[in-house]
Amino acid sequence: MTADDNMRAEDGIAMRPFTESLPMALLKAREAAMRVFRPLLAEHGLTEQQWRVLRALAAAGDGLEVGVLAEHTFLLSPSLSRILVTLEGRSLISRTTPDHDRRRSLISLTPGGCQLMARFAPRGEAAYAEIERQFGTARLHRLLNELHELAALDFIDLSEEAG
Amino acid sequence: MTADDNMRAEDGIAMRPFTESLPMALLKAREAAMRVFRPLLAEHGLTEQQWRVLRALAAAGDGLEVGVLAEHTFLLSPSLSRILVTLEGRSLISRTTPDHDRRRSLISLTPGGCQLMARFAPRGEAAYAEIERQFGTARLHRLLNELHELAALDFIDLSEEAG
DNA sequence: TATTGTTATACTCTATAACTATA
DNA sequence: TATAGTTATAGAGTATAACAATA
Repeated sequence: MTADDNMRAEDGIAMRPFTESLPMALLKAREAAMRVFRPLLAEHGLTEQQWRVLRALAAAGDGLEVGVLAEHTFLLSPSLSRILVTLEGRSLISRTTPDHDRRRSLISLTPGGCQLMARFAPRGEAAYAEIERQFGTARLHRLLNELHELAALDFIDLSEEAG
Repeated sequence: MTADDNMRAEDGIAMRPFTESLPMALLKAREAAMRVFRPLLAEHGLTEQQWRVLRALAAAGDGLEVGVLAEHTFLLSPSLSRILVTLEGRSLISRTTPDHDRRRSLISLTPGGCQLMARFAPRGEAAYAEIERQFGTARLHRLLNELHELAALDFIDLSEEAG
């Protein structure tokens, strides 16, 4: 008889409660925050990922290279490539190829893309105002700061081959 | 000439910087945390969503109804249904139908599922230990608490039809 | 009739590899 | 040869609606 023959979940596994799991807490908080923004995205027929691309471009002001855009939005290049095709088809973004390196591609918002973002901005800010009203402005800023610092940590590799 | 004819992102859109966006900060922090766990999932050939299901079941101890499981894991029922088929095929979960209401279905970890979770647990805890070492134990607990409170807020509906 | 869960369908994203074109 | 980005392909999740079984 091996060790696990009669294992039952009720016997307890040495693991913290589900709700105290950091990834779950982050996901849950994100779902709560996104519930405020998702209806706005739906109105514009944009997915979360498409929105992240437009949002990154709006924040950058100047155009961004595809690789940089991928890093900023946490999208893989193949996903980003197709999203760019979609957004270009909707005339929300445009591409230019710098002369000094014709492999690269600079992505920018078109006037239409800017207009969409500008039209979104007031209600996006209203959503933030509501979050700040309920959660507290200073408290939200402290939370954002903690999240940035957590994200900046460089965790060791715990995978099999790494021991 | 309409207002947006010459809109350019460089002119600035009244919107907070991308990195100060709450959903992005939460996503970024989650990506950082998941970088620790993802290699462990890959070893077991599990997706994040499949893992959330197993994790919720392990934490629950007792079996969970499909609807409750969907809420706990932030999965829609059609997604969860297919995931359950997959996990059942791998003999990691099993179903029982309570006699008092034969529409319902109780999902539990099988011994094999328990074994997988138990085998994962030590390194999962090691990953947490590393996060706590770098970020601080008390600080992490404060962060988790803030995330729970943020998630518990009930934000107003800012969509078009709601005004 | 309402509820629990599954199935159907179309779309999107993920992930890895192979590829094109520049450098 | 190496790099930037795209295309190919397979798989998985998302989202809405329709459905079957049961209450």
